[in-house]
Amino acid sequence: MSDAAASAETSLRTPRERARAQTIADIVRLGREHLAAHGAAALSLRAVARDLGVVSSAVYRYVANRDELLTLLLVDAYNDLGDAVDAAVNAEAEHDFAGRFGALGLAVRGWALREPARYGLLFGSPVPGYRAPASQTEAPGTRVIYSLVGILDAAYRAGELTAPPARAAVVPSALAADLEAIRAGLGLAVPDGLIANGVLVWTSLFGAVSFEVFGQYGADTFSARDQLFEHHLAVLAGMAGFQGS
Amino acid sequence: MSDAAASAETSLRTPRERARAQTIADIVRLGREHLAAHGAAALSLRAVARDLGVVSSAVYRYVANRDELLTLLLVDAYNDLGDAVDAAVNAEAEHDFAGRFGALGLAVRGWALREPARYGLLFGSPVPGYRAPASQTEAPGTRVIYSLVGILDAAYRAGELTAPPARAAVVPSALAADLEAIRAGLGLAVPDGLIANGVLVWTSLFGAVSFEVFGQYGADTFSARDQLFEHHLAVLAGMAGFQGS
DNA sequence: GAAACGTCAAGAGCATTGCTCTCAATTGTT
DNA sequence: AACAATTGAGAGCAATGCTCTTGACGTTTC
Repeated sequence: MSDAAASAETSLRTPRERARAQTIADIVRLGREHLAAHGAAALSLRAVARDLGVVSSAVYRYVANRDELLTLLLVDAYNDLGDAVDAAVNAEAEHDFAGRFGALGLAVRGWALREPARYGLLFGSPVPGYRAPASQTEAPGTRVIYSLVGILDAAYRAGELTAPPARAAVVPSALAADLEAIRAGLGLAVPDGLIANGVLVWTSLFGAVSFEVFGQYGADTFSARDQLFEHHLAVLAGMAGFQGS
Repeated sequence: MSDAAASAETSLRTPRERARAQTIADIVRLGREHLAAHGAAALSLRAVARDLGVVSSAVYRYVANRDELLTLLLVDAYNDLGDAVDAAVNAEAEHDFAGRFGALGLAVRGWALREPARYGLLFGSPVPGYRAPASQTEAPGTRVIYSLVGILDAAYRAGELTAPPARAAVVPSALAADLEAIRAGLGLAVPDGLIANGVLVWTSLFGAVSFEVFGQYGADTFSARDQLFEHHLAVLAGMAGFQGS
């Protein structure tokens, strides 16, 4: 897989490499379809092989094992979500920070409802026995939070974010150290209280989406789910520091 | 299983019924251990049978299939969580509504960190191919939200909950109809804006817990997770309408 | 051009799973 | 004691992940 990735970045010299990369791409595509149809835990290499028109053992030439296919699908899904979020955010005016924040939230929700199984793979219970290799998943897996942090930091620098009420701005020392490390690592200007609130905005956004995707609301408790989410986004914007229009 | 449940409630007359109930209890206990050890998707009736010291087909005398065992474990976990939450809430003074709210949040998080696999079964991605029967899971599955709603409603009636800022209090009509149905169904006094905020508090609480349990925070981004969660709880209390102390 | 090498798909095979069926033994009741 | 209900054992079917060997194919090199 690292070979394939490397050659994919260096333009696939030989026909063999091209054929191999194409086969791997087909496997990932079929795996994505099975994931969407039956969920992560039911992902079967044999079924992928059948759809590929090949005997089961043949796919092991291209993918070491089931876990590696899961990793490929994980990265694929993270990037798909990241692309959707980036596109939605960049469709808003560069200095309309509140607009960008709302677009990010709607993009996450829209993608999750469109791709519930892939969303579950990323943000649901971990697949038993599978441990995602950080080296491959960290970069794509942090795209959304980095985008959110970027929006909030830019808004703060533009003076459009007001500090949270005093109560929420008081941060105990050990937590303050964590936040300071984050601020230093990402070169942020945002103060502690707003970072801590931003983390809650982040987890709350995914909490609201997860409840909807995973069916935690009853079947018929909410019929106006779009409006409910828009309302939640407005409250979260206030929590992040944006002032109401 | 409905037979066993019925007889369990009516004091288990015959010795056969007692033996049967005991065997089912053992199966659930072993299933719980396997769940904690290997996750929901890896739950195996054969493995449970092995631990029970019995051939695989024998367990089908007590449990119709794997899905039914999952349902038993689901109900078991919901009730365990509900018991933990009730105990924590009732340990606070009856009229210390903010204290009860905080206790509820800490109880959920504590239980989730203690029982990550069972938490994942309840609030993670749905097990593929399994559909929880609402008739059995609805009552235990709503204990936490009903407890939360009860606290907020009591606090409101006591005048300790202040309405959210005007912006967040404006609720579009379709959503207002949903909220009205909830208010009528549960006999609540809380106004629309606060109910809508309460829903967000609910989802945000579980969003924060899920991020921690499912490892969405990096391995070493936050070392002071207790303090982070306490801070989040304080912000959520404000969102629910509690005034800062 | 032919030989050596690397790559690939097929098939058999092992251990695992959920679940069904039949048969024998045990147990409780009449 | 005889009967009937309940239970466990075992075989069996269709799947799964994964490994190994075998034979065929393509590419590179001499």
